[in-house]
Amino acid sequence: MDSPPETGTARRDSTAAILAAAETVFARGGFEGARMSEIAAEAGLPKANLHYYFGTKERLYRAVLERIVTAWLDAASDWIVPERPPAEALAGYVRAKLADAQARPGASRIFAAEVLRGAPLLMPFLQGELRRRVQAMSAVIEHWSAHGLMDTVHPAHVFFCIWAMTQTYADFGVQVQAVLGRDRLSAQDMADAAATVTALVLKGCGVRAAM
Amino acid sequence: MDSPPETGTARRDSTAAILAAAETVFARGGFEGARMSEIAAEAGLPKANLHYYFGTKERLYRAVLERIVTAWLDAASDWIVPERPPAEALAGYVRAKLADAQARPGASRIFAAEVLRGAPLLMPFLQGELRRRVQAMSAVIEHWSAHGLMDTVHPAHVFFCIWAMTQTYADFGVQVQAVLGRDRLSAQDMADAAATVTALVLKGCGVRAAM
DNA sequence: ACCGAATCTGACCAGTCGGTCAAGATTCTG
DNA sequence: CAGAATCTTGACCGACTGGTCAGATTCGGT
Repeated sequence: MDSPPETGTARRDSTAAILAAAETVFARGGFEGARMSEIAAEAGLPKANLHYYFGTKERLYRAVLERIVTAWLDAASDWIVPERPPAEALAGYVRAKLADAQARPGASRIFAAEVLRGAPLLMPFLQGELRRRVQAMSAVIEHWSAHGLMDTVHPAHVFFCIWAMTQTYADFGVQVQAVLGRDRLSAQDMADAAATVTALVLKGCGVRAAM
Repeated sequence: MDSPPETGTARRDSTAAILAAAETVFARGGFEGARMSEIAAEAGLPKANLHYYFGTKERLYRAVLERIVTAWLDAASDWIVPERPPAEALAGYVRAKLADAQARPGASRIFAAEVLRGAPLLMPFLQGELRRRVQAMSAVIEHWSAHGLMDTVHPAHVFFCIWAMTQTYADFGVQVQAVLGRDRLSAQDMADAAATVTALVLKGCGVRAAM
């Protein structure tokens, strides 16, 4: 994944506008569902401009994905450190993930759609960086378990479950709305969601209440 | 959603073959990512044949969706009945959902992709039948809580979480594989997954162990 | 002010896709 | 077995999409 060479400010402005528009458009319909002309319209630029900066639709899509993944790695995962009591750490992690899902639902959906396709472009990331992060966080979980601060669990699966639950409120938001009979999720709904997910994780892992 | 009129056996054979092929092809790439020619090749029939039976791509897609949704409603949800002890009921429900996700990952992915798109075709189902089912199951949960058999929870959110966790093993299977460093999920992996999800749900909801 | 590089853009193109159609093959029915 | 109804199919088509390109415009340095 390579970004175009750095130069003038016009380049930065245009690429930023294009990337933002692309994220919006790719968020509904994924790669195949998006139209270059639609992205161009969303960005308020002629279509040829997108090709000037990104060459092909796939390169633009890769750039959007890279941006999402980078933003993701920068956040959240440093809640899981051995010094912190697990109740605080896990609750914080869940809250951070849930907040992220709310703040950038489009990003979450693009990621989800890509994994659904079989993650042809994300494989290196999943098998590399993400795997290493999970291994590191798993070691912390095992440390807590060994010190009797929580039950013995399958750490990786706990993370899969946390991701699944938190992302469901972004990716499947419409389903949640429809089933609850809302036209949009209220703050109370999201508070209930946070309470439920946190409870399942903390009590589910037998985390001792902080003293 | 209407199916073609019932007549000869050729019709039944062809439509069955087409529906099966369509489920396979729609499972990767969703509606937009699928090509009618690809479905035809998968079914071993000329493309014009698909149009003879289903008219348009969208009608074929609707037929596939309807089939998935129907199969879904027929299964699983009758675990959640007040007579059963919650430990057994919830564990059974989780196991059934997980087994379904394993048995027909394609169906799960198609549903997920559709909801990701904003569920334009599933809205009536989500707001109607599914909502009613969730309300009924929520009443059972509340009944159990009121009788001190489990904690007081937000029932609907518990179901969202269960769905999220169980479906993640179908929809995000490649992510799970990649992070675990497997080339496919072993029976042991799935057993660990089941144990983790079940533990989170049962302990997370404070379900009393059956006596 | 000047010039080369960078940026922008409308017009255009070739390939692909969903869908059509008319003619032939097969099956059903009286 | 005749003829109607159903089914099958290759060839074809218009619309749309990603991508190209040459010329116009703007920008940055001197």
